[in-house]
Amino acid sequence: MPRWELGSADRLKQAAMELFREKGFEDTSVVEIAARARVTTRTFFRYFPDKRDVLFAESEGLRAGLVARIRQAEDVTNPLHTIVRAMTEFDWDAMGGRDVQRHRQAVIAANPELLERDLIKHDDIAVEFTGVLRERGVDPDTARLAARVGIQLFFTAYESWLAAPDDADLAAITGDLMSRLASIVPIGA
Amino acid sequence: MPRWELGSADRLKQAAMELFREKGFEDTSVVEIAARARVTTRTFFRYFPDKRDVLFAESEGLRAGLVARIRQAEDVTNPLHTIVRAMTEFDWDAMGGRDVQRHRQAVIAANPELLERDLIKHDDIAVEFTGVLRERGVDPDTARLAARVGIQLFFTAYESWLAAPDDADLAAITGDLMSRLASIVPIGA
DNA sequence: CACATGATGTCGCGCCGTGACATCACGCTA
DNA sequence: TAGCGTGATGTCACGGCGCGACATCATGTG
Repeated sequence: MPRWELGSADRLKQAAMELFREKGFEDTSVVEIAARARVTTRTFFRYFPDKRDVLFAESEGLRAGLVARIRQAEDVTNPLHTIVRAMTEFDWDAMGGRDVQRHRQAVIAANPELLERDLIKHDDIAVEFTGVLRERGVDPDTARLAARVGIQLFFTAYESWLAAPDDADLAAITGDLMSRLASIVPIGA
Repeated sequence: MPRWELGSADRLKQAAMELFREKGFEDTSVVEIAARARVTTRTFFRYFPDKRDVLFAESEGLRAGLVARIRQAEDVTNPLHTIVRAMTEFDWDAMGGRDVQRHRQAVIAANPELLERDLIKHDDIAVEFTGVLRERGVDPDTARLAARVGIQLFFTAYESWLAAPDDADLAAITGDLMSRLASIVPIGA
């Protein structure tokens, strides 16, 4: 029998998610989260750098996975296409299931502090994408633009996908947005 | 003679900027900022909701100004063009001068906490743009995409503009990025 | 059986941000 | 001129966040 229960990090994540949904992010203290997970406050901060980050524990793996896809993509002659394709083909259903993602998204959207963290995580991904594209020979300015626009386009699609019924097709949504983008990018300019 | 010096907010802003540049954002406490501005800590929080926001005091005016431009734009048949054009024509030199903006940008870029705040301010602008475009009859999904992509494109250009010599032309840079975007948006898809 | 390991607890601290109340120069009005 | 309201600031107390330092103790390893 171990001296303590196993899986403190998982219990903390679950406790935090529950409390954030029950009483909101601001009205939940780290002390409460830790108590529900049956550990001390200090232990919380050993697993997560701050209160917000408990909702973003998987983001490093996500970023690494996406970057690997870009790095291994067959061709990057059209970097925007490469990025959106790589992100679309990612196995999002492995991120805890649709409803888990919906709940997480709802909590984030309801709290500016969490939204800030979400945005910078996306920005981190964009920065890494930019670097990989440049390594693969894409013009620096084009790489940065493609990374940023690609991320915006994809996560816009991702939101719609989460909001849609379970049988919605993510690829179809990204494809639709790509068409819309093509229709509003000034062709002649 | 007033009981206190006038312009506490301005003194706080300047003191904060000085200290952030001298010793960094994290190593500067609100107590120090307030002391240099010759007020108490409590007064700091009467002018700014939190420590980060002291660098974003002008952002509300910026957002309002940009939104007004979108609202008054002659035509929105190409929302992406409308947005980028409106932002490009904004009087950025009125925001305190190039060097002030460069210093501000440098401080923000050096601190993730400030970058988070910067990103959510951009996001706020995107949300408002989306609303205005929809009011003006743009399809909801297209409006959101155009707002987000337009903001990314413009601020990417803005960064380059700040990094460039003083005689650089912002419109030329945004135009260049628009061309690059046109070249990587899959035409046939 | 002794010891290193590693996760957790305990304690103290500085900083952030806020509510409540006090202070007091200024301007207005009788 | 005396009085009064206003508004910016100060003062105080407090809860929450996040971290450094050290103690505790089950496990497993020799």
